[in-house]
Parts: sequence; C-alpha cells; structure tokens
Amino acid sequence: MRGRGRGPWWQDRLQGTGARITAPRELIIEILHETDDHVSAADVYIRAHQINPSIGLTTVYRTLDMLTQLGIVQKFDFGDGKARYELVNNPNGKKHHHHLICLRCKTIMDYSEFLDEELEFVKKTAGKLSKKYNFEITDHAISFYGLCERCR
Amino acid sequence: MRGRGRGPWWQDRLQGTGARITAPRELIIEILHETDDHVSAADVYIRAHQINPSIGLTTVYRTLDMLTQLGIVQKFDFGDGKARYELVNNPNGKKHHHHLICLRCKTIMDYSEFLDEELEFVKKTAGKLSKKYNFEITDHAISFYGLCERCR
DNA sequence: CTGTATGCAAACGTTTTGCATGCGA
DNA sequence: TCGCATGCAAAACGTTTGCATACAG
Repeated sequence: MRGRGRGPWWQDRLQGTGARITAPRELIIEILHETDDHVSAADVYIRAHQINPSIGLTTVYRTLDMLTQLGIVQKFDFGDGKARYELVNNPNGKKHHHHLICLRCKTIMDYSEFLDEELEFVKKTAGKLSKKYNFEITDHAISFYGLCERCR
Repeated sequence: MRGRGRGPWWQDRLQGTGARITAPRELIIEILHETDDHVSAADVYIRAHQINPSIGLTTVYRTLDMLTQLGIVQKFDFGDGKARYELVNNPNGKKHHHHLICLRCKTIMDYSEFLDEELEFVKKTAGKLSKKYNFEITDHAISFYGLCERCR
C-alpha cells in the first residue's frame, strides 16, 4: 500500500500544467483516493471540512473541475440533480467499472465483472468511431437502467 | 409518413395508465417527434410556447417526466447542467443510437453505426448482470467522451 | 360533476461568480 | 514579490412544489 497521503503520483501531473500544490488540493485528492465511491461535491466538502474546517465548498468545486479537465477525475451525471466524481486510472485505485442505476430509488451500483468482453467491444467501437468522425476518444461510460432487487 | 400530428400510437399508452389526452401533451409529444435531437426541457418549452403561448414550463417538465416514467422518452444527463430528452422506440422515430460527447465544446453527436456488435454485447452483459444482481434492466446508455474534430 | 392537469409564482438545491485576501513558488 | 488559489457571500441556473383554476372524461 503506497498511497498514504503525499504520494507524488499526481503532483507531477499538476505541476506539469503550472498548477500549484496546495493543502486543499492535497486533501481533496486524498479524500477521493480513500473513497471507493461515486461522491458528490457536497460529500467531498463534508469530509474535507471535518478534517480542515477552513476549506470552502467553492474550492471543492473548482478543484474537482480542474481534476476533471486534467483527466484525473471522471465526472458522472446520473440524473438525480448532483454530479458525482471518481478518481480514474490512479495507481492504487479500484478497477474500471460501470454502473447499474435504479430508476425508482436512484441507487447506484458498480459492477466490474464481464469486462473482458466489454473491453474488446469498446476498443473496436472506439477505433471505428474515432476514424469515422475524426474524434479523439479519451473515455467512455456504460450504464444500465432499471429496477433493483428491492424496487422491482 | 404516418405520424402527422394526432397519430394515436401514444394515446393508447397514455390512456392505458389513466392519463388524459390534453392539448399540451399532444403538442409536446409532437415536438419531440419532429425533433430528431436530444432536446432540453427549455428547448421543448420554447418551441411549444411559439405554437401555443399558454403552455407553461412546468407542464413541459411534468409531461417529460411522465413520458420518461412510461418509457416513451429517455432522459439523458450529459454533464452540462441540463437534462436532455429523446423519444424512444416510437414507430416513425430514428434508430436506437448512442452518443459522442466533446469535453471541450460540449457538442453531442449521435452515432448509430456498429450497433450489431453492440447489441450482442449489451444483450449478453444485461443478461448476466440481471441474473447476478437480480436487477430488472429496462434501458442502457453508452457514451464516448473526448475531443471532436474542431477541438482536438 | 369529479378529479386530473395546468399555469403561475415562489421555493429549492446545486453550481458558478465577484471580489478582497492568502499563500505557494 | 507576483499571481494563482482561496473563502465568503451572493447570484445564477435548472428543476420542483403549492395552490387556485381549467378542463377532460
């Protein structure tokens, strides 16, 4: 287990763009790193605020936005009014996964099974789309909607 | 071309649930039908309002929500702050498709090629997930993110 | 005639912005 | 020191809700 805090793996990415390493940014990334879940900005803010009460919600939004544009974080909109964020591709992070969303209770479940076939499909499709539309594909999302066990 | 206005294909669906056929609902569905695009609630409202200025934004939201719950409309959240709506599976409608979203200019492109392989993949995966998580899957969405031709 | 559907205005929750201050490099 | 980064408060935005009225069945 390497990432206990100040792992430098993301500092390089930030400094490479001229961005500064600050306490709020360190804390926000650490929180994302320790949370295996799709968290909202408010979720991050609450946890950050518990540790360092001087951090403001605005900074959380701005940091998440910056990380999203750098490709360090992926932003999701599941249709419940608030955006969710997840670290992507980080060394200690959880596996690539997709989502199962209950239309009634809005629960979001992750699944990471059956990814071998998916990877194959995604790669093939991305390649064809990329060529046909001259589109540089950097990411993708697959979501299934329906009714969860409790709601059906 | 069948659907010029009062096509009854959706009236049955509505009446089957006890919902009433009203002028605002007819108009909203007609607008969705004539629009091959992923429209926001405001988009629908503007067009509806041009035709019948007595229609309110609230009714547009409530109607789109009702149609979504009936499965007549699919609601999308692409992360730009407003939800988009599309008619799904209607007789004259366009083919099932997925989305290519530019992270810089937020343009949303549809693609409906390569769906044969996709259908196979989706069916297989949905079946497995359904069994494993006891989840009743009714819909799915696949989106690719990246940079469009103009932005890269 | 009954109850759903509607429009308006106001409320709501999330996200963004303006501005003065703080602090990393 | 210089300018990006921050926090606060207020604004902005999309969406939802309360309520009295209209109208489909």
